[in-house]
Amino acid sequence: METLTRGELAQRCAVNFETVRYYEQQGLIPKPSRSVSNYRLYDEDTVRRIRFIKRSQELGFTLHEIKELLSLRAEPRAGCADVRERAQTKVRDIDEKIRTLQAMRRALSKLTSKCTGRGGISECPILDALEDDEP
Amino acid sequence: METLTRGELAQRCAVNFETVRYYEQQGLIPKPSRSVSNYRLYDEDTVRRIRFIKRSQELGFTLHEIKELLSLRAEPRAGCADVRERAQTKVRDIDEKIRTLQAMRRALSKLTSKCTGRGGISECPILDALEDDEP
DNA sequence: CTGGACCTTGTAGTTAGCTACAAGCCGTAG
DNA sequence: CTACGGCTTGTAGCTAACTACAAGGTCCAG
Repeated sequence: METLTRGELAQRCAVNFETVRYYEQQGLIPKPSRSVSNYRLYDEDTVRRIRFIKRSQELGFTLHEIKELLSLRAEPRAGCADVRERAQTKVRDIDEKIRTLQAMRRALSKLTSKCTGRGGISECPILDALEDDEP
Repeated sequence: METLTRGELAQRCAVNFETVRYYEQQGLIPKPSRSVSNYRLYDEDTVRRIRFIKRSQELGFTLHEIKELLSLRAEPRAGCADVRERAQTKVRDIDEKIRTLQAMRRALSKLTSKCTGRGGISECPILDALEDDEP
């Protein structure tokens, strides 16, 4: 089976060499097997996992939250109802993010369409679009 | 007209008192008017702006990017074509975020539906769902 | 007319998430 | 067999984004 060293893994995932070790320390990727000379040996699953982490970060999840997301799959021992519950909470979080992004998108599109015609941009659609929840 | 002090503003926006000053220093909110005793006096626009900043952060935008987003509306002097161009770039960024979130959402839903039936969770739909772009 | 809550500025400390050494071992091309 | 690139560990430093503190002025209830 094909394996990757730390440097190779880092390159495949477009992250810093040291970031890999940092994620290992933080428990975000499993401890890899080692070669006879104590080199870390990674597989494709870790490539996928690191990419997942990076993408999730771009979507505003913290490493702590990402760890939770990953734990949803990594605990077949956990009560099924519990995993289900936590996954549903995450789905709701994601839906909220999607809604807000869609509002932002609409606002920006409005702005660009306004811009097409002549005349300056006087109002602020982007702020307007995000008005809703308040105590 | 109704005005808010720094403490009141912070409370309305659910941010730390000092964060308001930090945002002012970073040019994310305009310098407010002052009372005779040199207290900062804010209006509703600033409440909206800070909420916008906080939401955008939750979606993975940095303060630098948020400043850019805000500048799209705040520069009627800028060439219309330029503003339009930058807004369109942001729209594409947002679309990408939405797509990734939708993939995550599908993966999590799949996981919860799997969980409904009996049997352990053996595969990893959440990682599977995010496989695509690679050099 | 005073005590406490709130404001001012300047500056220092904190947390998350990396990122970069240093000192030394491994592996292979020449 | 040695030079050099890549690996090991431990630890220190960095940036973004706050967050806290000190020393002092302001405002108002009692």
